[in-house]
Order: sequence, then C-alpha cells, then structure tokens
Amino acid sequence: MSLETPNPEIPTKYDATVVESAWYLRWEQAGLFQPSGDPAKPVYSVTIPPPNVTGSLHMGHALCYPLQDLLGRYKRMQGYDVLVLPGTDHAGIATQGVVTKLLKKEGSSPSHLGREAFVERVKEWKEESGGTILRQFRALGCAFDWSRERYTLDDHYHDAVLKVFVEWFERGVIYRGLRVVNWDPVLKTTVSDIETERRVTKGKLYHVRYPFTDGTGEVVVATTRPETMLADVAVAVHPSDDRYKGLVGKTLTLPLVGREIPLLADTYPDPEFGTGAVKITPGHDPNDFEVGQRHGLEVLIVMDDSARINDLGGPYAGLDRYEARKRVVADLEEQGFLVKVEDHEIALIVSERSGEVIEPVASEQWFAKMAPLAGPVIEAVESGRVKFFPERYTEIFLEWMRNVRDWNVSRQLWWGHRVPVYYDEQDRPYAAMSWDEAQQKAGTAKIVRQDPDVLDTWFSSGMWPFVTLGWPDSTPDLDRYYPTSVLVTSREIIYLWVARMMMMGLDFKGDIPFHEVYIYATVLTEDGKRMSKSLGTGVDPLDIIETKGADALRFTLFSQTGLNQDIRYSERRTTDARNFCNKIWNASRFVMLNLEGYRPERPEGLEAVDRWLLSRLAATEVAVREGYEGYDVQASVQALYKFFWSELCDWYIEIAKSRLTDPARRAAPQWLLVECLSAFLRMLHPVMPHITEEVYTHLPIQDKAPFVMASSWPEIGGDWRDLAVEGQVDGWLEATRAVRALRAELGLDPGRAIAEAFYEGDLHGGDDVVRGQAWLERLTPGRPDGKAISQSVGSVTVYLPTQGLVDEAEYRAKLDKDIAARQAELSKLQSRLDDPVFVERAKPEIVAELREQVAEKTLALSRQEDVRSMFA
RNA sequence: GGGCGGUUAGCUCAGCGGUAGAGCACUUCGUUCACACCGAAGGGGUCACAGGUUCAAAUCCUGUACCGCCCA
Repeated sequence: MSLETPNPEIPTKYDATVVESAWYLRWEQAGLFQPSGDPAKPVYSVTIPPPNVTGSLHMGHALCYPLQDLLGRYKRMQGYDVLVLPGTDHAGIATQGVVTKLLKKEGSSPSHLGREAFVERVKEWKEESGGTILRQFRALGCAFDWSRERYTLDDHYHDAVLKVFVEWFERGVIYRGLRVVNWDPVLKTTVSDIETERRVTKGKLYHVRYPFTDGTGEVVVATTRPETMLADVAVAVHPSDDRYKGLVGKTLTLPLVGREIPLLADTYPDPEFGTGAVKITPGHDPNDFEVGQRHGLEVLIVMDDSARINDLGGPYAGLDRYEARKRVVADLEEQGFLVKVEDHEIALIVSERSGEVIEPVASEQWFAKMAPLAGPVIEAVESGRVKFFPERYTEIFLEWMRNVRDWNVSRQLWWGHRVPVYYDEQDRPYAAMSWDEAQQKAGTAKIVRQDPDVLDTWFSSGMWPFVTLGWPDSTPDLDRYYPTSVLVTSREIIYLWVARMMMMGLDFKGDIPFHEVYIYATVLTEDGKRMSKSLGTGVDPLDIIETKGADALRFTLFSQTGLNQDIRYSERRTTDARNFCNKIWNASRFVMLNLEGYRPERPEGLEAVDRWLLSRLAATEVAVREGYEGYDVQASVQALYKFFWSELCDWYIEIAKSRLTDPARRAAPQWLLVECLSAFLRMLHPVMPHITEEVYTHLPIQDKAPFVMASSWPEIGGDWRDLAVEGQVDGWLEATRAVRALRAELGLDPGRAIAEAFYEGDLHGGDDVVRGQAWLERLTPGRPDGKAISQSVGSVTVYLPTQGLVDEAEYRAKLDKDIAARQAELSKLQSRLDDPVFVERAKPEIVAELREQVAEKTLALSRQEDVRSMFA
C-alpha cells in the first residue's frame, strides 16, 4: 500500500491483512530478532514461558506473548541489548493425553504399544504437529529470537534436568515418601493441583453410627464419602470438645468391616461442624493423612488405580467407588448404622485433563524438600530484589512460600524426563545421569531397573531461565543474559512455577532468575466468564487476526491491560482498534500529500499552536513511557490514542490546513507534522508493530533507521513542555467549541458560512484560530447590537446574532433556567469561600483557584443576564 | 473458612483527596478536496450501600451486600 499517491483508486481504507505478514519476514531477514550483544548497551532479557508443545493459540496467549514482545520492542528502542528467547514445553500429561486419544481412534492404546514405542510415537507426533503455537506467535508479530529456540526435551535440556535431580538426590533434597496425591483414575497418574479444578456440586452428608467396642454407646460421624470408611483407621474429635470428655482413648468397632479403631483427640476436627467427630482415612484424604502421621496410624488404601475397591474392601471388592458407595450406604441402613442423610454442597476435585473426579490416594512418590530451598526465595522477595507487579501479589506469594509443602515431583507417565533413579537387586536406589553411571555408583551390586515414573513438567520448566541460556555449561549467553529482566505470567501459576524457578535459580545459579514478575490479567468473555473451549465461548485470536489484523487485536487487549486482574474481551473493541488503524493510515496519508517543499530542519518562529502540539507530544511521551515501565500499558495506549486522534487530528491538522496550502507559511506545520507523526509511530510501535512500520517507511525524515523497530525512542526537547502555551491554546479550543455549540443551537451546520460572531474577554491572540475553526467569516471583539445568544468559557464570552432563527419564548425559558442553575452553582462556590475554616486550612492554590472561578462565573452570569434582558 | 480483586453514564472501562471522564452505543446535523472504519453538536451518572476521618471523599478508614479469582 502506498501513502503518497493521490490516486483515487488507492483505497482510503487500511487493509491490515495485506500489510502485516510482509513485515514479519522483513524484520526476520534483517536479523532484528537477535540481540546485538553490544557490550556497551545495558541488557534486557526475557526467557518467555514456554507454551505447551500441543497448545494452540488462545486469548490468554494473545495477551501474554505480545506483552513480552511489547516490552522487548520498547526496551530495544530505549537502547538496550534485547534478548527475547522463545521455546516450548513438552507438557507431560497434555501431550500424552493427545497422543493417547489419537491411538484410541486407531484402535490402539499406550499399553498396547509399550513404553518405548509409545514414546517414539509421541516424538513423531511432536515433529509433525507440535509447536504450531510458535508459528502463531509470528502472526501476532512477536519478535522472538528463533535462533535460540529451546524445547524442554532437547538433549542439552535433558542433561541439565538429570544433573539437577542427581545433585538434589545426593544432597538429600529429593526423597521417596508416602503422600496423598491427586490421582486421576482415567489417566492413571498423579496430577498436580493446578491441573485440577474445584466444582461445587450437590451431594449428601451421611451420618453414621460408630459403636464403642465395649457396648457403652457410640459416636456419630458425618461423611460425604461413605465408601472410604472401608479404609478408616480412627475417629478424631477436638480436644476441647466437652461432648467427648472421658471418651477419648476408647475403642470403636468400624461398622461393616469390624475393625477396631481408636477414638483420638486432634485439633483437626471442627467442633462446630456436625457432631464434631471425624472419621480418619489417611489413605484417601490429605487432611486425614496428616492426622494419621501425627498419631502414627496405619495408612490403608482401599482402591486400585482405576478407583475400584480392592481386596481390602472384602465383599465390596471390584466395585467402582460410586457403586461401592450405594452398597455401603444400603448395608449401613440395613444394619441400623445410618442415622440420617442430608443434602450437602460438596466441592468435587476434578481432573482438568480427563474430566474425571480425582481420587485422593496415598502413594509412594518422589518429593523435593522445600524447607531448605524456600528461605533464599523468601529473602529475595522480602528484600525487594524480586518485585511483583501488581504489587499485591508480593504478600500472597510470600504467605504461600512461608507455608510451602514438599513438592511431589514424580508422575506416573511415560512422556517426559524419566526419573534418573536406578535400583539394584536389593532395591537400593542410585541417582545417576545414566544406567552406566548408576552401575558405577552401585559398585558390586547389580543395577536391574530404572524407576518407571517421569518428572513433573514443572521440574524441568522450573530451570527454564538458566538452562535455555546454556547452563550447566558456562556460556556467554548465560553470563550476559542471566538474571533475566522480567517474567510475564498468569496468576494461577505463581506458586507452581514462579516459586520453582526462583528456588532452582537461586539454588543452582546462586542468583534470582528475574528481577520483576508481572502477572497479567485473565481474558474473559464479554459477560465476564472464563473462556471455555468445551462451552465454545472461546474466541480464536487467529480469526481476529485474519479479519482485523494482529495490530487491532494487540491494541484491543493492550488498551485494557494494566495492573488489573481481568479483562473482558469484546469484538466491538477490536472494531474500534481497526478504526484507529484506519485513522492513522488516513492522517498519515494527509501528511504525505502535504509535504511539497518540506525541509527537515526545525523552522524558526513556531506559532502558539505549534508549540502547543510539541507540548502535548512531550506530555504524551512521559505518559507512554511511564505506562510501559510500570506495566500499565493501558495508560500508554490511552495517552497515544488521545494525542493522535484528538490533539493531532481533530485540532492541529485542522488548524494547520490553511497554512499548509500557503508556500510561505507551510514550513512550520510540515515540520511539526512529520516530527510528531514520527515520534507517535515510534511510541506506538510496541503496541502496533505492523502499521507503524508501514507508515514509517513513507516518512521523509533524514537519517532514519531502516525500520521503526530498529529506530530509537523519540527524544523530546527539554523546553517542549510549555504549560503557558497549553493554557493559551486550550482557551482557544474551548472558545471554538462554544461558537460551534451556538451555531448548532441555531441549526447552522458547518457548511453554511455565517458572517459574524462576537466575543468579550481576551482570546490571547487566538482570534484567527477560533474564526477558522468555528467556520466564521468574521470574529469581532465586543457585543453585537441586536439579539444574540451567548456562551462563556473562562472569562471569555462568545455571542452569535440570532438572525431571527431562534424561538424567543423558548429561548427565554431556557435562559431563565440556565441563569437559575448558574446562580445556584455560584452561591455554592461562594459559600465555600465564605467558610473561614476552608480558607484557613485548604491549600492556598485551591482557594485561589476557587476565587478565580467565582470571578469568572460572576462575570459570565452578568453577561448572560444582559443577554436575557434583550429577550424581555 | 482464609486471602485478594471488582462494584463509576445503556455497554466496556479510566480516574483513586480538591466542582464526575474516555471509547462504543444513543439523539440531531453534515457527502467542507486525509479519513462516513469520518466530522460537528447533544442527552445520559445520588461514583453498590451504611458509618467514620477531613475544611473537602468516587478517591482514605471500618462494616455490609453482591460478582469474580486464589488458597484451604
């Protein structure tokens, strides 16, 4: 598309879809995505959170990754050596799930293939279909350094993961332990908390009688999951609960099962809830597990890996958990143990991956001890070495970190980094980089097998900031770009991921992985709900890009992004953004068409409106920069929008039009327009990289960079900000609006020239501007002779002769109403001034301002009363 | 249950101690030679509610209600 040709066949509409794709290739070919490595420059680096290799773009990505791109582009223009390093995560569960589904369609299954063949199959799949999302980032205009792209299963990465594991194992950070984990009975693996969701559902609360073995009575417990009673090992009550005074220590007989279990005291039961007595099932409930640990209770597990009752369940063996519940309840009732059943809301924990209800189950897992690792993380955050944006996440993070629990790092999957623990014939474990190394460590004992589990995906992604830069090797990248500048991520993985990156970074690199953490907003649907693929309420970013352009999408999301917690996405706003692109395109076209005789040197003798525009540009630059620096992007976007559309287009260009057609007077507005457009494009570039690049190409500035992307941030003259000239010109604009409003009142549209308007007060040299912008032939100081309508702004009052166009009776009524309202307003202001306490305590400038206002309004009112007398 | 956000014009949101703002939508007018994906003018708000602090509160404090998120 070309801007200069005044050819009427060139469309006046900007077509983003034609323009955008070309620029990405040009940037890439120019090598702009790689850092310069220039040692003279300060470093800005980001190792972007790797999306799942199976992933495809959703709205959250469309915000998160362009945000990092925005920061990179901004810092590059600020003179930094910028590295933005992309990559993908192998995403254990997600990827295994995708391929498992694929196999199912083919009538096969992972177990049918066997581990080795299955892993091969996943690799094949990844080669063919994986990483789509990285290509989609290009469509969004993300300037990432593809030459440094990483994958969490790269050979180098794999070695690093093993090294970390082995070292932690040897230091005793990693240990084997029994814990209650989230078991997904469909995928047959542990899932992390983040991969589950809570769903509040209607359920039942069953009250069950547990008799004392000696026949002296009973305790009634309430449970929502009666089938787990098969694995009960105790009943607990709060030590302060008077109802059970003297009973603690007695033995109960478990109904249906007949096992003898103790009644014990623990602070876990809530005396307020139900009977205050809680059945304790350490094998199937995390809280009960902890109670069990405290009291040295046995852990019984009554279900198999499909959540069916196992042999321990005696007559219920083989039933799935829901069938077992029905049978248990029926039997309890039949045998007189069931007291009552109530409706009860229960929070089900559901696996996000399979949709199945999670079965909490105690299981042997590999754990990482958090206590020794958490300390340095807490210190780093408390001391402010790592800062959170928005700041409120600091305390939330610290609170979690101070109570952090040990981390279950093993997963019962085949896809991922296999736990590098090898066992000898005695089942003694050795952690090693390889089977051979394990054999060496085992000495004369013979290594017979490797642990079948793989590591939690977060285990490997936790080392992303330093492994991507080369660790454990000592590389120039690692020296130069670590610690990174910022981590941009979403709030649900603050704990699972941010915390882990910090622990690993501090532990293995001895330094924080990033200086700042920015938690971006969640993109919701128009009515404030979470976007959901299954409900079909998600919006596909690619659809938006195809119809309205990546710039419009970026602008839409950025215009709502700051330190807020969520964003409602609306297609309508994208239309606004597209319209803004069109405005930029057309205003730029106008500038290009009016540059005949343009000279790049700053001309002498700028007029007030010129200095006004420079001042507004200077103010805008500050606002934009502060917004970018403080992660308040919406503030930057708002400042840019207002400057361009309102100040540059609506006012400056309109005012400059007459000078632009006059060869003797056009130098200043030409220079101003080019200067401001250039600065505007550069400041907007991080938000809308494509259109700014397209327009910049056509700018006739000297010594310009080959790309906006490679240009530098606008330099604003120290004397550009000029509050006096802003006040002066703002007064003209207000007077102009006042005259226009009077015209509209008389039904005089802009096309109909009217001869003359009048004004009282001082326009400070703005007569020509007001006359021109209010489409007048003459603007005369003083008051008109005949009937006129009026409006006041500040101490200026403008008059427009009625020309018989106004219904006098109606206007009289309007004036009376107006005058009454103004009198009321004035007396309200006056009464504040009459209050001695206000005058004494309020800041002097506030009082002075109020006095001035009263003076102005008094003057305006008296002039309006004069007008009123004409209509008597 | 604990913590954190939100509640401002019909909609989406700024403002966060000095007399309520933007964009969209709406009404009226307009094909003035950059743009109708446009321009001009206009209507529209007891800033969720109740207390408190202050000369002054949408803005600070306390509490309540509703919506949402995170952690139990």
